[in-house]
Amino acid sequence: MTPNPPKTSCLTCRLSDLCLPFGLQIGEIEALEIIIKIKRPLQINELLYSKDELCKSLYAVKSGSFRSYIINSEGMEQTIGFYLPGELMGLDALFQGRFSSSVDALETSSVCELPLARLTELCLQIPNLQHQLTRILSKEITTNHEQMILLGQSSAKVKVATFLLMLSKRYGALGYSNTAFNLSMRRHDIANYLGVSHETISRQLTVLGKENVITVKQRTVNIIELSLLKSIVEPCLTDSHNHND
Amino acid sequence: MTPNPPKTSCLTCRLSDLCLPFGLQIGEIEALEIIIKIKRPLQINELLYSKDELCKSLYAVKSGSFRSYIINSEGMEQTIGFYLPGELMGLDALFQGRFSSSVDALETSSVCELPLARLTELCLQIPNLQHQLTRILSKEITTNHEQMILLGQSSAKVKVATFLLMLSKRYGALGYSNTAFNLSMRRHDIANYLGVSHETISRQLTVLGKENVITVKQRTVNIIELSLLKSIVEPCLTDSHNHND
DNA sequence: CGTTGTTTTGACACTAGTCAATGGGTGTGG
DNA sequence: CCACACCCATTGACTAGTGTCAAAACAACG
Repeated sequence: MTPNPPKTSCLTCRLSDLCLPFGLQIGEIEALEIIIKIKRPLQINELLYSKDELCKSLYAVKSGSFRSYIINSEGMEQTIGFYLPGELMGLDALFQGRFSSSVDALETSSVCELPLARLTELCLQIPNLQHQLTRILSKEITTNHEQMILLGQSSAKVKVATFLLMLSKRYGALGYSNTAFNLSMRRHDIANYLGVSHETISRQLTVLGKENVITVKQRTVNIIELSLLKSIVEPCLTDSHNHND
Repeated sequence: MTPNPPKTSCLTCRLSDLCLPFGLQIGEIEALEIIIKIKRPLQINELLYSKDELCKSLYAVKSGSFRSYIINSEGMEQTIGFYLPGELMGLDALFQGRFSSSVDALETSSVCELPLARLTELCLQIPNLQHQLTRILSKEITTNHEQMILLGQSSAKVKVATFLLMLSKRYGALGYSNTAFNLSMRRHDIANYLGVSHETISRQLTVLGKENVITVKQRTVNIIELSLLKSIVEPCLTDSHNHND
């Protein structure tokens, strides 16, 4: 159609500071972007990959958002995480060579596909790339630890507040508003992710609304007072220096 | 003292199939073990490293066991994980270069210290080593995901049963008994790790005892019927091969 | 043998899950 | 373009499972 078909370029991608190219030299990024395959956008609910499938590629979110989940022994979906632009999906497959969770699109979304064989090869040639991949893996572990503590030690209210703050932070880092955004996932998915029932998510969002911390209308969230949200999450660090952050 | 001071050798270490050397050629293992530093054993409660400390080395458990934890904003310890022989500690530090949790010894224990600078260097020369490190990182992510689901979706009883099964499996893989072992951690640590109160751990262990699934006397655990324990964890896969229930 | 830390047990309170009913949105097909 | 169906979200009523508090038993240690 267009005379210049959209070409993937990490150099011009505004996500590159968050994504795999972070810290690479220009020449190294050029080598990386050669191996990236273009995939057609995925529609809502469309599967990117499913658990136990052979992992031939990793995927970076280019636009939209994704959800990873597994089906438990009772046949219920268990949401493991959400992915926003710039984030790498499929890292859990590097262990066995097969995906250990499924991923689907929460909205119309696109990805950069990184064929694993070529990526591995490139990592051998570009130590910086290997290093960045290792850092991303390590970061995921740290993030998981935080999530584990949230799941185990926090009340429903703190879980919901933390979830909103996490989205706020991630959207902010992407250059979007950190106080107004749409939830691309259902209450059910959030509930699953936070280890509570979807009714509890509804109720806690209502509570936060009544306390004038946020406004919620369907999937639209507005954070009225970020510092209030933070004080819910960290009751002990409250108030003193929460003017801006 | 001894004419031949104890020399670290991955080649003769019975853990090497579980540890970093897994999958390496003999020559590669020899290169790896040269960089390993010997540390004196740690006593119970002794700190291996603490959160925010600069990470100069990774550590593999040689004997004994360790606990990783952080202190939350209320000043409470939050246990993140337990480490048994052959397992690698400090992987969460590869992201920022600083440890994101603290680790202490649960009993008299020893470690193999892997200086990070030399390890990184070696990874460049030995692709297999890099690959194995990546696999271990990825495995940790998968394990964390399972833990997240356990924390979020399971009852106290399932949590405790899963915890015992997990220990059983890990001890079994080490060549120890998978039905009789000592808990090196306090109830409090288990509780923290599973996101319940320590009283709940006590109660659930008592329940499992009364149901003749296990016997517990202080830190000593005996699993009477592994299949019973499994049927608690996976209620839907139950029955077919569980004769008594 | 007292001190201290750990574990167990009981009583009670409360958070959050379950069940059920209702309302709002979106999409499809007549 | 409306009616219907379906999915999603909200709200209420009730309750089971756990947390909290308190006390006592037990073990480890000096």
